[in-house]
Amino acid sequence: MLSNSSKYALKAVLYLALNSDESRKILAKNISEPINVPRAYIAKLLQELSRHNLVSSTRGPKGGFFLNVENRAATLIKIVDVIDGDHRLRSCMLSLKECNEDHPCPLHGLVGNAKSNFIKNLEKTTINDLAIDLEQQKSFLPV
Amino acid sequence: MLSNSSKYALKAVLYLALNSDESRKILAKNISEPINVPRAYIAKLLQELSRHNLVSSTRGPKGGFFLNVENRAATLIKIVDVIDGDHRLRSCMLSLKECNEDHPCPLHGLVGNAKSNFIKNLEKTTINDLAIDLEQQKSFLPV
DNA sequence: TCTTAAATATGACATTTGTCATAGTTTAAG
DNA sequence: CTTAAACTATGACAAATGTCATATTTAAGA
Repeated sequence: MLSNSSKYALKAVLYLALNSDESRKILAKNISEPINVPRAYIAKLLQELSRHNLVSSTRGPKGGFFLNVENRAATLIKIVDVIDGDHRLRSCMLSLKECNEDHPCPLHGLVGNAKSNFIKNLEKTTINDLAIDLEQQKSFLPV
Repeated sequence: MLSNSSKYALKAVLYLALNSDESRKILAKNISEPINVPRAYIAKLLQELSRHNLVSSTRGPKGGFFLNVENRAATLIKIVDVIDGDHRLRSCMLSLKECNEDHPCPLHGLVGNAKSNFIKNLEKTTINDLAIDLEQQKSFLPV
């Protein structure tokens, strides 16, 4: 449903949401360890997100990654679409070209509206929303 | 969520459910075309299913693949588990080790019980159930 | 201005998944 | 009992995904 890469990306962004701001930038190598993702790999993903303005960064001494207000207001779906493309998440359970409510594939009913609900949630939930949940211990990230 | 392989396997088994029985066996190469999956690839998947008694086969002249009564009563989850293993489908949205209702990952709420419902449906729906849907045109398989 | 610390770009490498071909084995039929 | 038709086993190859290393660019501070 989600690739490993977008899972990693989401974890990294959430970590930044909790621990960074413009005056508290974080090095790629210092994100890698707490979210348990290889250093060079998470760097690559963050670069991709940075190119799409989903995370902020500055280079040079005192540089690093962080989330600004705009980044925090972005919805989760943007991260997934940048990393996975928009097809993976939305294709039918049997990858049929023509599968919809009126012309469902055999598995369609088994999934019900579960999947479209999930996508809608990704579309309306922001990074900030999830960060608040984490801060209030309504959800948990570690290992 | 499901690998390509298990999608193919499901399509092949459904095709057999609709078009085969002990006296109407079907050659691997004659399954390949209607479900639009490469011949040698579907053969390999059917062999795996055959080894696990999820499809029936006989070799030699007049041989081929077919579904017996027992095969038709098997639930969908068995096919998915044989092809994908049992981890892929059941792992958490962020692949966290410890993620459950009491200790949810940040995405847990976005999926809700959608996923567990889907799995339950796979566990209780049989090949035969889906075949009936198809025959009654409640669902559709082709391209 | 020079040095150094950091992101960035690029691309090599590994692993997994998906695809295909070949040779071997079984069995019905004559 | 021979032949040929089919599945079966094995493994090679390709593509996608995931992992890592190196060289380049940028910017802060002395």
